[in-house]
Amino acid sequence: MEQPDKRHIIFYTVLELIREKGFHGTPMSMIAGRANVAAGTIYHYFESKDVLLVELYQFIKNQVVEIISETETSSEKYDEQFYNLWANLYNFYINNPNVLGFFEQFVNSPYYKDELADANVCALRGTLLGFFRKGIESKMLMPLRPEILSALFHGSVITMAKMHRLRKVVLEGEEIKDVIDACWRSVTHAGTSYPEQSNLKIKLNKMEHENGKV
Amino acid sequence: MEQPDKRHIIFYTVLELIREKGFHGTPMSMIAGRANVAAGTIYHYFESKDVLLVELYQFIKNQVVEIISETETSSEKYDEQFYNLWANLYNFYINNPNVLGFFEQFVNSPYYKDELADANVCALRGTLLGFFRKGIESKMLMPLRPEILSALFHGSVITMAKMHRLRKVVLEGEEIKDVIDACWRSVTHAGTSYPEQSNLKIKLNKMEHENGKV
DNA sequence: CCATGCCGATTGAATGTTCATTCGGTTATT
DNA sequence: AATAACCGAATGAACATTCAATCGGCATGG
Repeated sequence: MEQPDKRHIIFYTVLELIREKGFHGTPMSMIAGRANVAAGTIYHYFESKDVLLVELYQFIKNQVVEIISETETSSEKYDEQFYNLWANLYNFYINNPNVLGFFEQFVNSPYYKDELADANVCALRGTLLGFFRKGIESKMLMPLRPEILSALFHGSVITMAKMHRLRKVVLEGEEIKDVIDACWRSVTHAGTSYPEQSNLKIKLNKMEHENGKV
Repeated sequence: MEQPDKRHIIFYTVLELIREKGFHGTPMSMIAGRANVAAGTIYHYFESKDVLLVELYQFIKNQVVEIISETETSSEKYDEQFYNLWANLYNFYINNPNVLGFFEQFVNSPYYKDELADANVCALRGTLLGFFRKGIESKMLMPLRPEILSALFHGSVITMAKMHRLRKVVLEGEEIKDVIDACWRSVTHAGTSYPEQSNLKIKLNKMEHENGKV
């Protein structure tokens, strides 16, 4: 109830257009057209284009934080949490293919500077770092700085998701497990065992959609 | 002699501005100003802004191709080539911090569509794939699709370089070796040994610079 | 059950600004 | 002197944003 649906329609439209046309190349008029809304209406919901983009960024980022903390607070064994986290994030990016492109452009824009100090970013980083710190302390993971392990982990998710989006590498069947194995090997001591397949709980994480229109 | 220096000055200026201001947010007038050149002069060298950006992209991409094929055709042992490749690419991105941001924005722009079929991209992909195929055939690497190994490899370079640029993780001393070890573990069978430190030949890969100006 | 007034949502033409590009003229190079 | 490099004010198109006008639902009172 809080925010009418139109806000979200605009969000999804922007996401879509930015993937198609890039960060420039999507004027407000085009957003309005695609969202079946008058130009003025957008300004009823968002102060300016800048604000729209920043709020869209936060909207998505919160969903990522959600996924991480949900998976991270489950009570599974550490290695299972690790696998689930990888797979859940991967699925999120796969199922929301517009998100990665938007993120990359946002991060490289002037908007992002203000965001760096943002509380939620810290929450995100904090949660993930905590997860890896725990792994290091329990001698499960390599004794490297948690920032490094965290980067390797998230980097491999992002990379595989990007490959998927560009249709360069689409993981099939067992391959997704193979890749997570590789990621697990990279952050653990040689010889550490892999978790039982059967315990993994992987979610789809698709954002609700449909333009309201056809 | 072929292309006067001014072309390169413009290239580096654009690279710099795009990191600062983002892909939009850098008008031609600003490029001209920063490069100490009149607006019209840019059009003496480049047909349009679009062409300028595409040519800049190709200019940088060729340097990356250069690094890869140079390292790859050296006669070291496979594992040493692997380490050198990682380190050389990492150093290139570290020493040219404007490049990654530009790449990410370019790839997510409409310009990129035309580039996908480009011969050099195929050369790049081909070379790297060949390198991993070789590793798989010699049983050195895991029997996964070379595309996957290649993605994991390049992904970890890019991720660490990005972390460096954002000052989130700056690898110090032994850490760079630790990270390459991790990457090596991820693509090899458990128990495969690491190369001798002493044989590694790592280059700096800094693009020549200086604005011509202060 | 209708009439009236209220208010947020919505519209899209109009406005002013920013920007890529042009071009007539100037300077440097041969 | 001829050609190439360079300049920067002028041009016109594209764009973000504004705003006066309309819509539509809903509450009140007759």
